[in-house]
Amino acid sequence: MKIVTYNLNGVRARLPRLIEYLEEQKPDVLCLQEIKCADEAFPIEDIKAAGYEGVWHGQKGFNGVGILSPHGEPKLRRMGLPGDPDDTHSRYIEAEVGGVVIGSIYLPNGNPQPGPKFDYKLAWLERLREHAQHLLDEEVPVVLAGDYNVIPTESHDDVFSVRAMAQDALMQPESRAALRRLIHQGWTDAIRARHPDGPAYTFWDYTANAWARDAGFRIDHLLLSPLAADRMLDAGVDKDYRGREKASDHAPTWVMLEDPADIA
DNA sequence: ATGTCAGGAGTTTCCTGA
Repeated sequence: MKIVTYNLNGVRARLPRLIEYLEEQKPDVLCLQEIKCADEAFPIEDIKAAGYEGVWHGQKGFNGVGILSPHGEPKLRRMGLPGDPDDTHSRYIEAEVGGVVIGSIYLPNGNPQPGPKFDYKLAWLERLREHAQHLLDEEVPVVLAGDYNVIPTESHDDVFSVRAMAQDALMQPESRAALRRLIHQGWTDAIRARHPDGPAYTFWDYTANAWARDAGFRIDHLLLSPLAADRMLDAGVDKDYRGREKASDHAPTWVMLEDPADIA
């Protein structure tokens, strides 16, 4: 069961890349972020033509998340993260596929910091931690997959240059501490569990020739609950998709779980 | 440090967000 997270940076602009990915990699679950369209503009017919169904939570112009699967429509559990009724951003959707609870996350970027956007990011991380605890309490397999917009460590394996990113919201000590508090509830960072050493970048900026210089960092994560972690077979980054024509600035990042009985 | 995308408004080019 291949579960993927892919920040598309615009589902309509990236439709050829998305369909190509579905056809080439045949993921069992694809979590999308930054679809950047209203609900009614989501290209579900093209996705259905490729053999997938989906649930999504869009927003005109910005943000927007979704979950796709070829094993029937994901069973929607919730749209939006609890804890702030005034939060209008579409950044969280949760559904079940084949007995696995899937969360698709687009965490706030938080730049510039300090400022209200950074405060919103930290508050969102805290809300995510509270919701994640409830998911752990269910004692079911859960995968929280998405663009966390947090670089977990200052290791060169996670970031090309600590100095270049020192003022960025993605690498502030408060951001990293909040992600650690979440993980320490009992989640497994799939990429680092499978690849303890070595660069595992998932994002390369469009500017400053970042892709050619391999000036990337690791911000797309798959956190596994204990019952999901027990089933992990492999994890990785489909890096070559970042180098294709009209690519997103993120690469698809994935985990392979041992199949449950009810998915062929 | 540098400087590229996507989408929206609303009219052909600038704004925001990343």
